[in-house]
Amino acid sequence: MSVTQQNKSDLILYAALEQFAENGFHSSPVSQLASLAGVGVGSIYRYFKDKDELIHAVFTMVDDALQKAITASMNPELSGRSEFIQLVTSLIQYLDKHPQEFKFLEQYYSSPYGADKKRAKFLCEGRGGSSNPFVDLFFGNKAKSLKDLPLPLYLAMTFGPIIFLLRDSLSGLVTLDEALIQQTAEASWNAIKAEN
Amino acid sequence: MSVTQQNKSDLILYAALEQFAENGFHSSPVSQLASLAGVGVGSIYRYFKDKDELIHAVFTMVDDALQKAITASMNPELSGRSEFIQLVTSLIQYLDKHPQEFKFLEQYYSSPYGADKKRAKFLCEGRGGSSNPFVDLFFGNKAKSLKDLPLPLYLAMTFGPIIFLLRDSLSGLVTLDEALIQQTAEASWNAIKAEN
Amino acid sequence: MSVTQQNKSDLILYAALEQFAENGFHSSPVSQLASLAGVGVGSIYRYFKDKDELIHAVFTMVDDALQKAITASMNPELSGRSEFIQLVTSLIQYLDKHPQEFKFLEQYYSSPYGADKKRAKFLCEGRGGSSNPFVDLFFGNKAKSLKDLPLPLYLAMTFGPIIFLLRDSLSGLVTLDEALIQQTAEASWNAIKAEN
Amino acid sequence: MSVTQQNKSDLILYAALEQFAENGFHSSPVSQLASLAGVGVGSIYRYFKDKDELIHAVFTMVDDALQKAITASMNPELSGRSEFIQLVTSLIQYLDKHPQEFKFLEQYYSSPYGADKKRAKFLCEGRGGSSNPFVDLFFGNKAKSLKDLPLPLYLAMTFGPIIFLLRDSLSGLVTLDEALIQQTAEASWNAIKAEN
DNA sequence: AATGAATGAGACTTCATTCAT
DNA sequence: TATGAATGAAGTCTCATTCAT
Repeated sequence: MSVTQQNKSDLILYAALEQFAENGFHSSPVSQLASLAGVGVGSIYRYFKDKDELIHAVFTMVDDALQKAITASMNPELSGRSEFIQLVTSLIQYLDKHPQEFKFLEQYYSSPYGADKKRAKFLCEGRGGSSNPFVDLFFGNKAKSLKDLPLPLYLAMTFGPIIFLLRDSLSGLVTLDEALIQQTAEASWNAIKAEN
Repeated sequence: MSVTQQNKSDLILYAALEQFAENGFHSSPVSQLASLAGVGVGSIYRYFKDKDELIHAVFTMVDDALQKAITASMNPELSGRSEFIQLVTSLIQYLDKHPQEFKFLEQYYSSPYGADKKRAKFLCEGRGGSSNPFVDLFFGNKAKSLKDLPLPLYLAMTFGPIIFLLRDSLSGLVTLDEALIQQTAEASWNAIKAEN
Repeated sequence: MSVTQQNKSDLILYAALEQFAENGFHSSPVSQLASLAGVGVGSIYRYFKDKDELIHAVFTMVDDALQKAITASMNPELSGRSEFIQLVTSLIQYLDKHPQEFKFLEQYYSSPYGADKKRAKFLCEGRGGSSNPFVDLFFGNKAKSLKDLPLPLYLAMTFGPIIFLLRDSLSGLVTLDEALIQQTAEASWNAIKAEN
Repeated sequence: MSVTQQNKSDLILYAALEQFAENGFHSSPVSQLASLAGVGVGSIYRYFKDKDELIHAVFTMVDDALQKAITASMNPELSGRSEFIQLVTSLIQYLDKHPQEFKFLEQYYSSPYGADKKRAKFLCEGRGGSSNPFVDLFFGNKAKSLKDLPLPLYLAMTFGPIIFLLRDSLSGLVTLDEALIQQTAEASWNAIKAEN
């Protein structure tokens, strides 16, 4: 029950996330994951069939947390523009504050492991059939304030810049302060909003 | 003399590009590169000090070709908006027609190999000190039609969506026809153009 | 529990000593050491960082045993001459009975591996700062029966002939029986003793 | 005829001697020998069947030069003691001035390559059946000033200390000045001379 | 005769996975 | 249930040797 008495499986997942994010899948020997998690190598294979399954499990954990964070920041009472800016802002902030999660996702999606998940992308078409806040916004009632574009373009204009900026932030090329985040969200909105 | 009688070094580079793009650096044993290139393993080490140097050499080859393609599509007589759309269009088209190059670059930049090149990003700050067409546009005379934003944001709004869409195109989620490309370029422009 | 159930690390060390002595460092592939030791290749790397470390470990093992053998043969009650002859005799006998150790040491000292240990030479300046029986004899109270010579010359006149003879013995050119050993020890003593 | 127009075979031999002495047989790739010699790799194989044959050829060259140097320093008119000291002195001086030759010989004799030549030792039983100055001295007319010892012991007391000191000299542990050489030669003589 | 590009056997080393304890 | 010693397949790289030019 206590913090130190976590599920052994969770200990492994957190250790794996850290290692994978810092060193990449291929530079993270299972033995290293084990010692970082404070468990024996063999134990990893009790909870996960093999290294691949562990990688997918880390993805599921990270993705769930991200979905939850975004969903939590929804506010149905806001206007389309405000809600969009709010969602973008919280997504950027969450990932900027959780660089390991971001690095892991980047690596996962650009590797053979993420091939299957390509359709699901960062936030779109969340697992379990539940739609996601962004897609709701693009096609819900508030969509009348948007230009009529294909979904992939909405997604590209929304997530593309975010990912790009987060990479720069990780590299230390840019600091994602509130002003910049605000500018980013507004620019994205301008890209997809209906002409007035 | 014949077309098939290329430089052995080039044979290796092309084979490596193909393998790396399809399988990733870590799933492309040197022995496999060699047999795809139709040369002996040892020959690869005649031309490249080690696998790392080969990877960097492939990058240089791919990056040079990309730079050339973009530069060739410049047209100084166009207005800011038209030039921007033209540049974005040719970048998308080039990378969509050269998926191996795109996959390679994605992988390269998100790996330790590309760490040094982070600053230089896809097109920005091209090697050799020569500035690049996009940066010229963001800060040249035509920049008065743009909102005043920090460079990283210009770059994010321009390249972020492109990269995102190209990934979707590779996954077969979207077809980058002329209409979609035009919509993309215009949306990006709207994101960064000065309010009228 | 049984005698054959030694430390796996020792199994490897003994196998390595044998191979190195017979075939030399460069003609003893790790795979061969492994199969001679009856372990998997990977196991060697569990106990030793790399082949170099294994080589140094074999040296330490061999050198320790040699030091112990010589020290055990000391007898402080003997006169200078008698003690010298006793030490030389036991050194020759030990190395003649342990040809693999001798071959290993020869090879080790004349290779880059032994470069650091050059100063320490066969017996001189034993590790751990403790002086060695020979040096004690050259400079202790009994030294008055010796000519006044620089240390390197004492060492050369003592160990040089021993090494030379041991090589001949290994080659089968000579048999190191008691008589020859006695003659050798006396000749060495005559080389360094004070004129009467 | 000119110095630069040497036999190509000699160019290779000298380059090989240098490389082997400095880096050892196993760290001297044939390609490196070739470039040091200023010839193509293939040329080495015109003059020497393979690397082993080259190594043996270098030995022959070095050994011949050494024999010649010693023989040249003979002086039949000297007394036994004086001649011995003269021979030892010139041997030490020659090898101390030719460290590459010494290093090569050390390496050669302590490797599988020198296994066959074990009988011939440094100077003893020179090739071609010609006896050598030291052996002549040990068993010729002047031998009456010597104790009656087996040949291997004469050799051991003569060459053992020399080799030992030369190693120390190479390591920089000792400087072989005239005084030390004289002391060495005299000590060796005392080891084998007849009791007076 | 001379060259050096090309080759591939073989060396060292890593690491995912198993299994006896 | 948990462990970690043991394994060997597979990867990177070197270098002696060949052979077409």
